[in-house]
Amino acid sequence: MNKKKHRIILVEDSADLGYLLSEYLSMKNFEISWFVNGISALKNLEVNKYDLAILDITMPDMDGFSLAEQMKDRFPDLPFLFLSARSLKVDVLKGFYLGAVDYLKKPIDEEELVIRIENLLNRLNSEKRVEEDIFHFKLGQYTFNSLNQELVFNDEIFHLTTKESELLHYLVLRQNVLCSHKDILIKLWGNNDYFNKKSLNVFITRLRKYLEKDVNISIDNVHSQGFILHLE
Amino acid sequence: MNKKKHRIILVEDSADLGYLLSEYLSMKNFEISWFVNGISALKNLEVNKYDLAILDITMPDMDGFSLAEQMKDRFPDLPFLFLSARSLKVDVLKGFYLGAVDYLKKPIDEEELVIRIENLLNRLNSEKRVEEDIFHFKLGQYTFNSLNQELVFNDEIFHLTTKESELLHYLVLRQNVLCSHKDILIKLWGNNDYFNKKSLNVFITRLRKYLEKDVNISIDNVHSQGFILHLE
DNA sequence: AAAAAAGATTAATGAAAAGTTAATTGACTT
DNA sequence: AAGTCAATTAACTTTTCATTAATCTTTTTT
Repeated sequence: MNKKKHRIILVEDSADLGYLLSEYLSMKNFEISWFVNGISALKNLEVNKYDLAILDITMPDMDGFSLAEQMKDRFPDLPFLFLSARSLKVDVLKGFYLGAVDYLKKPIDEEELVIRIENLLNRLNSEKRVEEDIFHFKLGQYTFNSLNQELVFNDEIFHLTTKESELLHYLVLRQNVLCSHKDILIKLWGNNDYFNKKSLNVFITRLRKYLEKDVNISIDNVHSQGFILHLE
Repeated sequence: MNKKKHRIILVEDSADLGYLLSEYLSMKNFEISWFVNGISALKNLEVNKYDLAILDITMPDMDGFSLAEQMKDRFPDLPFLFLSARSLKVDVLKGFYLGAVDYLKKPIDEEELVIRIENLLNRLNSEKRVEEDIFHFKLGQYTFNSLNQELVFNDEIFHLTTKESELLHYLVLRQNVLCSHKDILIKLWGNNDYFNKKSLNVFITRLRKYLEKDVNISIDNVHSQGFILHLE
């Protein structure tokens, strides 16, 4: 029983990023069509069906916002997300105002993009709504802003260090899934040796300390394997 | 040599506010015509020329947004700004999205309104285009006019240097969002090197000094990442 | 049940980053 | 040529934070 591939339309004018993303996403078992401008994308949407659109915001001729508007008119059921180098509040707001399901800041982390896409498609299928946008994660009674590196519990605000934030972000994206030492260390430290593993332990302890106020959150160790961020 | 008065059309259904504003603005040497609904305003626009329209958003019959749309169709050169008691982000966005040049929250501070109108008309006359349409900011108890490079606290006025103003402008547009050194330096200094980063630090110190009178404003550092202008 | 391995926790360290004030440079005016 | 003002550089202090170390606890293996 092989699952049907999800079909994604990517509109990105940069050849580098467009090529990179389409390669990576097809490797990750998505069926991906890449267009370099809004006109050709719209034309293609007339004849093909997609599950998700990924739109770059800054493009010549037609920018991602205008494209999204036209898409909304003609293909109201197609969810879309934006890619953008700009993090202006007005841009982000405008994005969500237009009905975007997500807004990712460049540079794009391909692995994170895949996780988000998968979450999104799951969520859209199951109608489950989670409070989540670019930087904001709902973490039990906490909210975690990965961009500002802030973890908030009620009116208490914890300013996380970069490593703390990166680690929490990594775990949150993969909540309730075992994350091996090895993968964490390679992704966040660049290599997987004895001393970095010791360092990781220290950071796990710190995160546990931050998160202890909500008993429904725990970071559990799987002996000689790695860690799981458990929710509920 | 007496300057020609600027003509303003005000559409405001509330008798109190309408009267107050038209009195105050004529006192300030504007020629002002006040209408209590969109229909009569549109009718009048057929026969009279104006430099600026001020539209209330919440009005019976025709709200400010619809009025603005019709005005845009028929008198595309007439700049308009909105007044609104509602400060919902979507409203503000919608306003700018429709092409508004400004968006003022009620209760209206008449003095601020005049400053904004004058700035607007100056700007429109001189064809000077700024990066963003938003150049006048309420910053806690301060107001910041990025065009004039003036930061005002009560009756105290700080004349900012160009760099100070640019930096504050950059941060204000991205308030409560982490701005990386790199992005700031590339945008404002043109390149990202050790010495410019030192320079940035000096400017951050200066801005903090200016802003210290309002405890709800802070420019916070995120170690080895950048700065966040926090409000509230 | 003892030994070994893995993990947890707290504290110490030291290099890099940030903060601050003052001095210097450079462009422009008078 | 002296003066002014803004931006940059310098000199110095303070803070931050990833790492390392030291010690204790839990789990696994023998």
